[in-house]
Amino acid sequence: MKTSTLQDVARVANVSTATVSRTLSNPVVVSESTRRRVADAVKATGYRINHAARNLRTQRAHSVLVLLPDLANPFFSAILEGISRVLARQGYSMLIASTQHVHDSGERLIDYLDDARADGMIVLDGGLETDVVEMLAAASQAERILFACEWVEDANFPSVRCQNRTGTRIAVNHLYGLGHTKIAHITGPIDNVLGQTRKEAFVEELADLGLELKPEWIMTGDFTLAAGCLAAQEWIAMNDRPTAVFCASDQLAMGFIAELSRHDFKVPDHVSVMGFDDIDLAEQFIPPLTSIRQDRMMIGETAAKMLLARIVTPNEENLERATVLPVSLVIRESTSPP
Amino acid sequence: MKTSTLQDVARVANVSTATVSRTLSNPVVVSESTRRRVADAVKATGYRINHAARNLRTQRAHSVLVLLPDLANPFFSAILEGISRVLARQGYSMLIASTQHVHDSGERLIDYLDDARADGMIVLDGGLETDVVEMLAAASQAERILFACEWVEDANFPSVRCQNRTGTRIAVNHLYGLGHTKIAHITGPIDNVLGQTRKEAFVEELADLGLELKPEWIMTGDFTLAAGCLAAQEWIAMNDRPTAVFCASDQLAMGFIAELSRHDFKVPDHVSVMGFDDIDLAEQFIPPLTSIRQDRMMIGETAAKMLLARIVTPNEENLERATVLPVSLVIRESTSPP
DNA sequence: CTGAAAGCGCTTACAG
DNA sequence: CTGAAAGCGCTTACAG
Repeated sequence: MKTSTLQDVARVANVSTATVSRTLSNPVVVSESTRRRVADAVKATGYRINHAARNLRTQRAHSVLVLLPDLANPFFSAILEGISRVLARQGYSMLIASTQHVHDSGERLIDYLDDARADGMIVLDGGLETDVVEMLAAASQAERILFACEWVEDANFPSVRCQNRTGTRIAVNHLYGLGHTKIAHITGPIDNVLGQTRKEAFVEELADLGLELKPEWIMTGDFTLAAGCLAAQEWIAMNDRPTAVFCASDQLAMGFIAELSRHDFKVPDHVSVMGFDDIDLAEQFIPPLTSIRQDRMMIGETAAKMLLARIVTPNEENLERATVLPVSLVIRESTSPP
Repeated sequence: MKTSTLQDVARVANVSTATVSRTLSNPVVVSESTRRRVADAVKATGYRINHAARNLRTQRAHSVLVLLPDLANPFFSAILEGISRVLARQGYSMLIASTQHVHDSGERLIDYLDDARADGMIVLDGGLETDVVEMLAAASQAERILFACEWVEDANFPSVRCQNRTGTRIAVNHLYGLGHTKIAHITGPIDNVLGQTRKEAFVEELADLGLELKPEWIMTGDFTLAAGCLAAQEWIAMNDRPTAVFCASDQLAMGFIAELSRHDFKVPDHVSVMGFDDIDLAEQFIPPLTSIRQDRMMIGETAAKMLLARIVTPNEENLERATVLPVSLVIRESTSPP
């Protein structure tokens, strides 16, 4: 059973293909009776529009590419969910690829756009190599590239992110408010904008509060569980141990706590620990993790909406370039007075 | 700067569009010198093939839809990574949607295929409603629908899965081998094939070993952390507590352990606990979780390869219908002798 | 080995 | 309000 085409519908309804097309995409310009006849014919034939044909004709792919650094990172799932909802509502499909992947295979990112495979892309990886970023920025399609969560410092792409500085300051103040004065930080990757931003904000806030900050209290990590474990070993080896640790990600905090526990240190009894992101698991961790919550679903939805606006009405000058979404403090059991 | 077309390349190379097309897709049939001229022209014009046009002409979308029950479940990430790799290597894109989504929006799954939006789909959700399954099975495109991880009992779709029964038996024997004779099970969702299969295998294996199984030792769960917490409360309330618990998923095991810990029960001192799946976090959990490892990346790769084989050579009778991938026991610290 | 020509299934000025 | 016709950018028998 072959799928039927506009032609088939037109034949059955006894109208032209133009009329069928109009009835489907812009019914108000068609007379009531014709509309009804076409509707019947569509039902009778089981007609489904052919996306490839429409895409070719309209010069639009009706899909958006989402680029992740790593598909296996659970941090992104809620963001994808948010993106997916908004896109689906507008009849757009969501394509997924990993930046790692694209890099390995030598494929150029911009090809997705030049290719007519996607109308725009949402990049969740601020760590693209410089030459890749330059190529994207120079492309005629650059307006259709949007960064979410992470971003690229020197480029002018539209972006969505959370309050990284504010979140960090809230975290430090939570620990300070509990009575901690020796506060350490496990950073994200040093070459990552989020890692950098949160670290800078951390250093500034400690200075603002007039707190001491020994160099060894800044431990370099990379957002992973493994890095948290290593940092725990550093902490254990310190002569003057901080009583609280602010981690640049929840995974880092979990790794840190896990390793401490193996060495019989208790959280928060021996040290208060908090994370950033408030991923799903934070609540179920032992102990449940105090964290800075980002609304990841909303980040995804906002990113998708901003991008679609640019696709639908290109060259509009009054489109938003950057949106910063609020974070909030979620207090659980991994932090306590010293 | 408009992207150039085959026409442009043909003009520059002084050949017909047919020749350019052939040079690109099947170079061996073109003479050496022509090939060189075309290659130069492609470089000069910066030509990129237009996927929409090729898709329309070849009646193929060059993309595959992956359907998840829930984008936010970290269990799926490695599977997606595996699928994505294989697809990218063959020039296919990966579309993602959630079954929940599709259901809510009233969209029919089969539309993706009828639509020319995708050439096939990989379904990671065995819990589709009966009428949806029937619609899929009846479709002319049914051969291009493949289930992975989960499957539908009464339908004849090709599928990829892990050794669920064997894995369960290995788990029970690991606990039995440690000396446990009172072994409980927290099940997956009762209406889920994996939950059912693992539960049945559990019951059978206990019978084979001649072990007692009190009805209350089968606790109904649903793969989530929350269900694990609830089961922990059941366990705590029991008069005759099992000394070991086999959980149908790692998340279940983590929730179980987390709740026990809140009530000052230690794992494995008071009870041995093991999971199924060996998700990334199992290794970092406190205590590190003994589990049955599924190679999720390989499940994804295998699924993608099987599906592509069906897309490329339809109607082949000798294509594999089902593949069962091996599991293995990973012993960590959540299990010990009673 | 190469080219002329048809056609994939739509949409959209244009004319009436 | 409706239809005839062109055309989006490719691929592929067919003929030479």
